[in-house]
Amino acid sequence: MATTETLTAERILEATEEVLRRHGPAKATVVDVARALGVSHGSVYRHFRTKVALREAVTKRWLDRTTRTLKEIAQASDETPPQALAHWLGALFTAKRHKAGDDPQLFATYEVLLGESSAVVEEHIADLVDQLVFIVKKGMREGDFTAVEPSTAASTARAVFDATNRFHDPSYAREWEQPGIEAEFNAVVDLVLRGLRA
Amino acid sequence: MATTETLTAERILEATEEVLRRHGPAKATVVDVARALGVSHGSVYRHFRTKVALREAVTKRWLDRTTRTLKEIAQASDETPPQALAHWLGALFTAKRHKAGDDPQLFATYEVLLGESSAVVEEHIADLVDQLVFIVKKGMREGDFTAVEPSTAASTARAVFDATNRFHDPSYAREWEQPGIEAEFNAVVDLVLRGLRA
DNA sequence: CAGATGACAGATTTCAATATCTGTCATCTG
DNA sequence: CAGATGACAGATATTGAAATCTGTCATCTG
Repeated sequence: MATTETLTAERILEATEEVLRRHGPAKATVVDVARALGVSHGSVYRHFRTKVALREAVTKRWLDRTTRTLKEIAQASDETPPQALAHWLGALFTAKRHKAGDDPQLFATYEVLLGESSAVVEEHIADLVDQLVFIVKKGMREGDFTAVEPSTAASTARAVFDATNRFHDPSYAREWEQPGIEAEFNAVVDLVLRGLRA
Repeated sequence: MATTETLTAERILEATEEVLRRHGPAKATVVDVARALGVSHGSVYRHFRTKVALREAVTKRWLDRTTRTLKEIAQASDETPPQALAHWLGALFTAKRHKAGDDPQLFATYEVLLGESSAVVEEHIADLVDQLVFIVKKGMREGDFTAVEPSTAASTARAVFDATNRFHDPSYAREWEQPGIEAEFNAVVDLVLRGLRA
């Protein structure tokens, strides 16, 4: 079980994910993580100041996986801004929906973690909204989108994010399984896109 | 404590609200309610089959108070549909925000109750969406709003409701206290209204 | 001497015994 | 006899003692 590799933050994070997957959020302890790595729990504390910090790091990693994929869509230049926006929102919804649907057990674990790590979640949201700002700005520059006072690209992007809340906030994950959800998602996206258009 | 009045469902509901206010959702028992009324708990069970049914009735009453006020706004004929829609959404937000802000303790209690009574909540949501359908239909009839295929008044109303989720779903109540929230609400309402306009 | 260890104090969780509650119903009472 | 009662069985919650965990740090080791 204990490898000879050096103990890195990365290896600890991987082991923590595994322990979370196995034991769930309530019973995953730092001692378990240390045991999984074949080291003493004191060694884990050399890399992460507290259990909370360790869990936050795991949560951040998990969220960043989604963020990275979306960034490519936001920055791709082969789509018009309205297309890119619809594409991006659809990709966000799909990504979240898969995370929730493919392994509900693990998703439930991360839901608990998300509830604990409000700062990490806020950063993640800020990150996503920034990507929206990028698309909205491009759309305004190219004349696809208009903003009426007192809207700015930032406030508009935030409004788009807020308006699609039900389709990316994990607390609605249960509703994402229901049949009509695709249509409801499309209706909101259409409404938003029409609202943005010049 | 025990009055001579007859024991009615209404009196039981009032007593239950009081017990919930005093003890909170976790510790409010049927025995407590009976005690508050000066009767045996068997008598309470004559009016409500189960504790769950009693709690659902209390929840429904609480939700219906909001619904009733909004219905007047939806059906008033002294406003154009866009005005009525903005008015209605604002009133919904304000009502919920006050419920949450004025007595956070009690609101937390009702949040628990809402989580328990999914059927009641669904009915309440259906009720609100119906009111939106009324406004949207009027707007389409009068030419203020357009719907492009495959939208219907129903799907559009639902989209409006979904898009404003963050401003009426109680799970976001904490965010309603933050400073920029009014502006964010207005940005979403503006976006939605622009999306609906012909 | 950088990095790992494990003993330790205080905080938190677990577990099993005990108490309370839910829902029913035979019995009572005005 | 309509409506209230309270004893009761099974389910759920509370409690407090024991076990485990978190975070620190003096000590050890390659």
